[in-house]
Amino acid sequence: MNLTNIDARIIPAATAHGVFALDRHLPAAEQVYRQLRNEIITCRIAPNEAISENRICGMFGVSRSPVRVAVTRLAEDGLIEIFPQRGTFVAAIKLKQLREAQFARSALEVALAEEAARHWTEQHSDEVRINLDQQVQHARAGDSRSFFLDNEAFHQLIARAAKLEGVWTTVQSVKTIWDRIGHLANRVPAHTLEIIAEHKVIVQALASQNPKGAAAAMKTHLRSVDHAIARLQPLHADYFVEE
Amino acid sequence: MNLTNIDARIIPAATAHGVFALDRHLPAAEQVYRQLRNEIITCRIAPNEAISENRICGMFGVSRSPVRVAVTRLAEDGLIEIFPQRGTFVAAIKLKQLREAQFARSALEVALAEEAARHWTEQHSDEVRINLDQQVQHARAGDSRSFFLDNEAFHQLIARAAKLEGVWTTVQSVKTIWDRIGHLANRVPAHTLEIIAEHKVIVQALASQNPKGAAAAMKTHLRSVDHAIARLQPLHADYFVEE
DNA sequence: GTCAGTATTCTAGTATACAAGTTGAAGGAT
DNA sequence: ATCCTTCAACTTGTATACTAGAATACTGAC
Repeated sequence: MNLTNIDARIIPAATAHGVFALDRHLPAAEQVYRQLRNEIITCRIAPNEAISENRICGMFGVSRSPVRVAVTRLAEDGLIEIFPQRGTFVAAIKLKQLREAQFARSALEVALAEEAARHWTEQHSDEVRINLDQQVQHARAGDSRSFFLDNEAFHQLIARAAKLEGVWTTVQSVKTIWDRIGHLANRVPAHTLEIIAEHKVIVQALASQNPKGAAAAMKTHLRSVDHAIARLQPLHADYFVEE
Repeated sequence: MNLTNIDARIIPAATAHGVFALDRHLPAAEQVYRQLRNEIITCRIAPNEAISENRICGMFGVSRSPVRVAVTRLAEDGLIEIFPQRGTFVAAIKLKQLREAQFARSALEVALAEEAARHWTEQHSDEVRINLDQQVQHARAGDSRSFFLDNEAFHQLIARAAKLEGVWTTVQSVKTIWDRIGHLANRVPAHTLEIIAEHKVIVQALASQNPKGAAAAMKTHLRSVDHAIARLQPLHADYFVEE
């Protein structure tokens, strides 16, 4: 993207939730979708909060057409719920859905780790080493946003090593619901260091091309996130519902 | 993509794909989506075929607004591809995507079968027995549409037995790409009887509450679908692309 | 004060009009 | 004949207007 003369294309919009700027050369719907999704996942727009399409129009300075596209997509992601003629609301975090997402993610990523070990090369080791370094760096700096991205890159790298990168997009859609509480959990430094330690165990198994070992390490790693819920749920009880 | 002979593929809606009647009391967008999705999955609208929003408007007798919602959803399902200011086309079946979907589906359903065996009850056995009877009945009658639904119900029942019914929706979205060729494959009677036999092996393991056995049986079952591609691909070579 | 009925004002769904961009063929110049 | 320019006919993206239904607040009767 050309960053030289963006100024003319930027349209600012002051809002209750912040200031959003849109690049008029890119599809508005896509940008609105990404922004809203980010706001919801990071809980800056809280669960159960009402969303008005017209208000969003004002926030971004666009008409309802692109806003509706974005809102429809978010509804399909399960992040918001639309009640015709009544209103649209940010979905609460459903505990049953969390369990199901956890199950699905574990099944997919354990299988990916197993397959990745079969195709692991020295080049993958090099790549993952750089990634792990960044994880440590960002964790120590308390940069939870960057750590989140590092974490994503780590798991995606494993999918790529398995020559099944497309499966990662499936994992992403499944774990969307987890990201909402993940952003909160990553604020705890002890937790991030724990995660990094588990990542290193996985890498060790991958590097020694041990499929079963990698699968087991991944299973352990993903099981530990369960504890995150147990810790967070009482802190934000109003965000969660059973079903 | 070759855009030079698009004109040859543009066919008046009324003669090519019929005119669809809509229930005006239900949301138009949802109905358009379901109809179009069905047409694409059953290959009545062939891969690479051009889709014009305006033409669809004519087919259903609605404006572009609900059509756009439907088209956008189909694009997210990966069934169609939108090229801004150029056109919208039914996506070709990507072999790499098929492999990835197969991997993901297998990982999910094997894990589901394993979990289902742990929670299997006599009532589940009763339900699945009725379902298997219908499979045999519809297979013998050559009713591929009903057999497809039976098959879906069978796998969904296993997810429900695992107390993880929500995971089934993930499986569904992943296997959408498979359904497109599945509808063709189910026309072969020998193939359906083979599938039923494999289903029975799975049920046996589930009924004896044998998690590892159920997982293995499911794995075998889902692996056999690979053969379906090998058989179908040469018959519809123009529907497939590597990536 | 209480309650029924009504009106206003929200909402999402749909229809229509316009804007921006691409394609491919027609037509003239070389 | 070949190349270049131009233009008309599409395409999707966006903006606006209108419809129908639901919730709420208000008004009037009792």
